[in-house]
Amino acid sequence: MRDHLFRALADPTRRKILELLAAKDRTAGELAEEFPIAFASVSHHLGVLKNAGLVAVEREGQHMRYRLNTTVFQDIARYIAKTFSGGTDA
Amino acid sequence: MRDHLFRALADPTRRKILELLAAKDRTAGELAEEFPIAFASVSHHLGVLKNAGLVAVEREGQHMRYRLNTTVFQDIARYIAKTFSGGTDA
DNA sequence: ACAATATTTAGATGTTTGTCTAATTATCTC
DNA sequence: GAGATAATTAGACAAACATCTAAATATTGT
Repeated sequence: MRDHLFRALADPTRRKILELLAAKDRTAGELAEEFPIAFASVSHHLGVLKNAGLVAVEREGQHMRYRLNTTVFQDIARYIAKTFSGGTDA
Repeated sequence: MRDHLFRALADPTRRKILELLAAKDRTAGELAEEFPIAFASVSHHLGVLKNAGLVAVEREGQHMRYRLNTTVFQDIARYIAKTFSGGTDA
Protein backbone atom coordinates (compact mmCIF):
# COMPACT_ATOMS: atom_id res chain seq x y z
CA MET A 1 0.00 0.00 0.00
CA ARG A 2 2.80 2.35 0.85
CA ASP A 3 4.58 0.45 -1.84
CA HIS A 4 2.81 2.15 -4.71
CA LEU A 5 3.65 5.42 -3.13
CA PHE A 6 7.38 4.98 -2.80
CA ARG A 7 7.62 3.26 -6.12
CA ALA A 8 5.88 6.19 -7.75
CA LEU A 9 8.37 8.60 -6.23
CA ALA A 10 11.33 6.59 -7.45
CA ASP A 11 11.21 7.86 -11.03
CA PRO A 12 12.80 11.27 -11.75
CA THR A 13 10.29 12.13 -14.48
CA ARG A 14 7.44 11.53 -12.09
CA ARG A 15 9.06 13.67 -9.41
CA LYS A 16 9.46 16.42 -11.98
CA ILE A 17 5.78 16.13 -12.83
CA LEU A 18 4.92 16.48 -9.18
CA GLU A 19 7.13 19.52 -8.86
CA LEU A 20 5.42 21.12 -11.83
CA LEU A 21 2.04 20.38 -10.33
CA ALA A 22 3.16 21.84 -7.03
CA ALA A 23 3.53 25.18 -8.78
CA LYS A 24 0.15 24.99 -10.48
CA ASP A 25 -2.44 22.58 -11.82
CA ARG A 26 -1.97 21.52 -15.42
CA THR A 27 -3.57 19.47 -18.13
CA ALA A 28 -1.96 16.28 -19.37
CA GLY A 29 -0.92 18.05 -22.55
CA GLU A 30 0.69 20.96 -20.76
CA LEU A 31 2.67 18.53 -18.66
CA ALA A 32 3.69 16.41 -21.63
CA GLU A 33 5.16 19.44 -23.37
CA GLU A 34 7.67 19.81 -20.57
CA PHE A 35 9.30 16.47 -21.28
CA PRO A 36 11.33 15.10 -24.18
CA ILE A 37 9.55 11.77 -24.06
CA ALA A 38 6.46 10.64 -25.91
CA PHE A 39 3.05 11.92 -24.93
CA ALA A 40 1.93 8.40 -24.15
CA SER A 41 4.84 7.92 -21.78
CA VAL A 42 3.88 10.97 -19.75
CA SER A 43 0.33 9.70 -19.71
CA HIS A 44 1.60 6.43 -18.33
CA HIS A 45 3.47 8.26 -15.59
CA LEU A 46 0.36 10.22 -14.73
CA GLY A 47 -1.46 6.93 -14.38
CA VAL A 48 1.14 5.69 -11.92
CA LEU A 49 0.93 8.88 -9.89
CA LYS A 50 -2.84 8.76 -9.86
CA ASN A 51 -2.80 5.12 -8.84
CA ALA A 52 -0.50 5.99 -5.97
CA GLY A 53 -2.93 8.67 -4.85
CA LEU A 54 -0.37 11.42 -5.37
CA VAL A 55 -2.41 13.32 -7.92
CA ALA A 56 -6.05 13.77 -8.71
CA VAL A 57 -7.61 14.20 -12.14
CA GLU A 58 -10.66 15.97 -13.35
CA ARG A 59 -11.99 16.16 -16.84
CA GLU A 60 -12.21 19.64 -18.25
CA GLY A 61 -13.75 19.44 -21.66
CA GLN A 62 -11.36 17.50 -23.84
CA HIS A 63 -8.57 18.11 -21.39
CA MET A 64 -7.69 16.26 -18.22
CA ARG A 65 -6.63 18.57 -15.46
CA TYR A 66 -4.16 17.16 -12.96
CA ARG A 67 -3.55 18.56 -9.52
CA LEU A 68 -1.38 17.58 -6.63
CA ASN A 69 -2.85 15.71 -3.67
CA THR A 70 -0.99 17.83 -1.14
CA THR A 71 -2.29 16.11 1.97
CA VAL A 72 -0.69 12.82 1.00
CA PHE A 73 2.74 14.40 0.89
CA GLN A 74 2.42 15.67 4.40
CA ASP A 75 1.54 12.14 5.44
CA ILE A 76 4.60 10.77 3.68
CA ALA A 77 6.84 13.39 5.20
CA ARG A 78 5.45 12.60 8.62
CA TYR A 79 5.88 8.86 8.09
CA ILE A 80 9.49 9.25 7.06
CA ALA A 81 10.36 11.63 9.85
CA LYS A 82 8.75 9.40 12.44
CA THR A 83 9.56 5.91 11.26
CA PHE A 84 13.16 6.47 10.36
CA SER A 85 14.26 8.67 13.19
CA GLY A 86 14.22 6.19 16.01
CA GLY A 87 10.49 6.55 16.60
CA THR A 88 8.81 3.40 17.89
CA ASP A 89 5.76 3.80 15.69
CA ALA A 90 5.12 3.60 11.96
CA MET B 1 21.77 12.57 -6.41
CA ARG B 2 18.35 12.56 -4.91
CA ASP B 3 17.72 9.80 -7.37
CA HIS B 4 19.71 7.21 -5.46
CA LEU B 5 17.82 8.17 -2.40
CA PHE B 6 14.30 7.73 -3.69
CA ARG B 7 15.24 4.65 -5.63
CA ALA B 8 16.66 3.13 -2.46
CA LEU B 9 13.40 3.77 -0.66
CA ALA B 10 11.37 2.15 -3.40
CA ASP B 11 12.08 -1.43 -2.36
CA PRO B 12 10.01 -2.89 0.51
CA THR B 13 12.84 -5.06 1.79
CA ARG B 14 15.08 -2.04 2.06
CA ARG B 15 12.42 -0.06 3.88
CA LYS B 16 12.05 -2.96 6.30
CA ILE B 17 15.80 -2.92 6.87
CA LEU B 18 15.61 0.77 7.63
CA GLU B 19 12.77 0.22 10.06
CA LEU B 20 14.77 -2.45 11.85
CA LEU B 21 17.75 -0.15 12.05
CA ALA B 22 15.55 2.63 13.37
CA ALA B 23 14.89 0.46 16.42
CA LYS B 24 18.53 -0.39 16.97
CA ASP B 25 21.85 -0.83 15.20
CA ARG B 26 22.53 -4.31 13.83
CA THR B 27 25.17 -6.33 12.08
CA ALA B 28 24.67 -7.52 8.52
CA GLY B 29 24.09 -11.04 9.80
CA GLU B 30 21.46 -9.99 12.32
CA LEU B 31 19.63 -8.12 9.61
CA ALA B 32 19.87 -10.98 7.15
CA GLU B 33 18.24 -13.35 9.61
CA GLU B 34 15.09 -11.25 9.51
CA PHE B 35 14.47 -11.93 5.83
CA PRO B 36 13.57 -15.03 3.85
CA ILE B 37 15.97 -14.11 1.06
CA ALA B 38 19.59 -15.09 0.62
CA PHE B 39 22.27 -13.53 2.75
CA ALA B 40 23.95 -12.11 -0.34
CA SER B 41 20.73 -10.41 -1.40
CA VAL B 42 20.45 -8.59 1.91
CA SER B 43 24.07 -7.60 1.56
CA HIS B 44 23.25 -6.16 -1.83
CA HIS B 45 20.39 -4.14 -0.34
CA LEU B 46 22.69 -2.86 2.35
CA GLY B 47 25.04 -1.72 -0.36
CA VAL B 48 22.27 0.22 -2.04
CA LEU B 49 21.26 1.86 1.23
CA LYS B 50 24.83 2.75 2.02
CA ASN B 51 25.36 4.15 -1.45
CA ALA B 52 22.30 6.32 -0.99
CA GLY B 53 23.70 7.63 2.26
CA LEU B 54 20.81 6.25 4.26
CA VAL B 55 22.92 4.00 6.46
CA ALA B 56 26.48 4.01 7.74
CA VAL B 57 28.68 1.00 8.31
CA GLU B 58 31.47 0.30 10.71
CA ARG B 59 33.54 -2.80 10.99
CA GLU B 60 33.31 -4.50 14.34
CA GLY B 61 35.65 -7.46 14.31
CA GLN B 62 34.37 -9.87 11.73
CA HIS B 63 30.98 -8.18 11.80
CA MET B 64 29.79 -5.13 9.99
CA ARG B 65 27.59 -2.94 12.11
CA TYR B 66 24.96 -0.93 10.30
CA ARG B 67 23.24 2.10 11.70
CA LEU B 68 20.68 4.53 10.38
CA ASN B 69 21.76 7.93 9.13
CA THR B 70 18.91 9.74 10.84
CA THR B 71 19.75 13.24 9.67
CA VAL B 72 19.23 12.29 6.04
CA PHE B 73 15.67 11.24 6.75
CA GLN B 74 14.84 14.57 8.26
CA ASP B 75 16.19 16.17 5.11
CA ILE B 76 14.04 13.94 2.94
CA ALA B 77 10.98 14.62 5.02
CA ARG B 78 11.63 18.32 4.79
CA TYR B 79 12.19 18.14 1.05
CA ILE B 80 8.94 16.30 0.48
CA ALA B 81 6.91 18.53 2.75
CA LYS B 82 8.30 21.67 1.13
CA THR B 83 8.59 20.73 -2.52
CA PHE B 84 5.29 19.00 -2.90
CA SER B 85 3.08 21.26 -0.88
CA GLY B 86 2.99 24.30 -3.12
CA GLY B 87 6.36 25.63 -2.00
CA THR B 88 8.25 27.50 -4.73
CA ASP B 89 11.60 26.05 -3.82
CA ALA B 90 13.17 22.57 -3.86
C1' DA C 1 49.57 -20.26 8.49
C1' DC C 2 45.02 -22.79 8.48
C1' DA C 3 40.36 -23.42 9.43
C1' DA C 4 36.09 -21.19 10.63
C1' DT C 5 32.97 -17.36 10.57
C1' DA C 6 31.15 -12.98 8.55
C1' DT C 7 30.38 -10.34 4.68
C1' DT C 8 30.86 -8.73 -0.02
C1' DT C 9 31.49 -9.30 -5.01
C1' DA C 10 30.80 -11.66 -9.52
C1' DG C 11 28.07 -13.71 -12.84
C1' DA C 12 23.62 -15.51 -14.27
C1' DT C 13 18.55 -15.30 -14.61
C1' DG C 14 13.60 -14.00 -14.51
C1' DT C 15 10.71 -10.00 -13.63
C1' DT C 16 9.63 -5.31 -13.59
C1' DT C 17 9.74 -0.85 -15.62
C1' DG C 18 10.21 3.14 -18.84
C1' DT C 19 9.79 4.00 -23.38
C1' DC C 20 8.06 3.74 -28.10
C1' DT C 21 4.46 3.39 -31.94
C1' DA C 22 -0.17 2.28 -33.13
C1' DA C 23 -4.83 1.85 -31.96
C1' DT C 24 -8.70 3.31 -29.08
C1' DT C 25 -11.75 6.29 -26.36
C1' DA C 26 -13.71 10.78 -25.30
C1' DT C 27 -14.97 15.45 -26.19
C1' DC C 28 -15.81 19.40 -29.04
C1' DT C 29 -17.17 21.85 -33.35
C1' DC C 30 -19.16 22.16 -37.72
C1' DG D 1 -22.63 12.26 -37.62
C1' DA D 2 -17.81 13.35 -39.46
C1' DG D 3 -13.54 15.34 -38.52
C1' DA D 4 -10.28 17.33 -35.32
C1' DT D 5 -8.06 17.54 -30.91
C1' DA D 6 -6.83 15.47 -26.23
C1' DA D 7 -5.67 11.64 -23.71
C1' DT D 8 -5.41 6.75 -22.51
C1' DT D 9 -4.64 1.85 -23.52
C1' DA D 10 -2.35 -2.08 -25.90
C1' DG D 11 1.56 -4.47 -27.36
C1' DA D 12 6.50 -4.72 -28.04
C1' DC D 13 11.23 -4.05 -26.53
C1' DA D 14 15.50 -2.79 -24.14
C1' DA D 15 17.39 -1.47 -19.75
C1' DA D 16 17.27 -1.86 -14.80
C1' DC D 17 16.60 -4.64 -10.77
C1' DA D 18 15.98 -8.28 -7.17
C1' DT D 19 17.33 -12.57 -6.48
C1' DC D 20 20.19 -16.76 -6.57
C1' DT D 21 24.60 -19.64 -6.26
C1' DA D 22 29.47 -19.63 -6.23
C1' DA D 23 33.73 -17.40 -5.46
C1' DA D 24 36.43 -13.93 -3.11
C1' DT D 25 37.86 -11.00 0.82
C1' DA D 26 38.48 -10.04 5.73
C1' DT D 27 38.89 -11.18 10.52
C1' DT D 28 39.46 -14.24 14.50
C1' DG D 29 41.36 -18.14 17.03
C1' DT D 30 44.14 -22.04 17.37
